[in-house]
Amino acid sequence: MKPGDFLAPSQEVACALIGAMLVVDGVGGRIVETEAYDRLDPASHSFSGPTPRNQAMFGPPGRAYVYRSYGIHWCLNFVCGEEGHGAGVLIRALEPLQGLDVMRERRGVEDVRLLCSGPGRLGQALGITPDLNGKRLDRFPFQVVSTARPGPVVKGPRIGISKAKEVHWRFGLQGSAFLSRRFA
DNA sequence: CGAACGATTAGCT
DNA sequence: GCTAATCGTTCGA
Repeated sequence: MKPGDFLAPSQEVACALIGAMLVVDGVGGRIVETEAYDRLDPASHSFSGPTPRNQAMFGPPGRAYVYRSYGIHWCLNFVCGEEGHGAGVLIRALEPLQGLDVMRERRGVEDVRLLCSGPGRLGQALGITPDLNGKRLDRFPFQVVSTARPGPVVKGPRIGISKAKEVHWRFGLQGSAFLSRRFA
């Protein structure tokens, strides 16, 4: 995908990304779960304006925003919308297709369903680190390739947030065995 | 400067 | 289902 493909509002990009291929340095698979966030969204890191942590969200679209979650996990987002709008898409789960051995080694588990089913697990399996923050998604080590969607998209409330629970900006590939959680 | 709180996960009941 | 782990970021005094 090209940077211009990320110009749309985050909820549109989040939906469009379901089924796309995401590979980081040869390791990755098919995206099966995403969540959208934007500047006017109380649950978003960008809600209170630019800070040292979230500056990548206010930069050019088509780049990575990497943040530390609960002091433990590294999570990957795609910056969306027009530059400065503070919108992004959290990549929550994917179906592992490339580099399975590397993923198993990084994760320390064998079960393919536990490799990338959740934003923290996905970050660990793909080797996401803070030096990728702000990096272009159309350059090494990233590969993001849009493909024909293998099935219908379902949506529902986002996970793990306390605000704006009524906003249904979580998207998933219906019936996928690699979702972090079932959709209601 | 102190305190509260996570866009989570793993492990135990 | 419930909770501990774990620490950087953010906000209030």
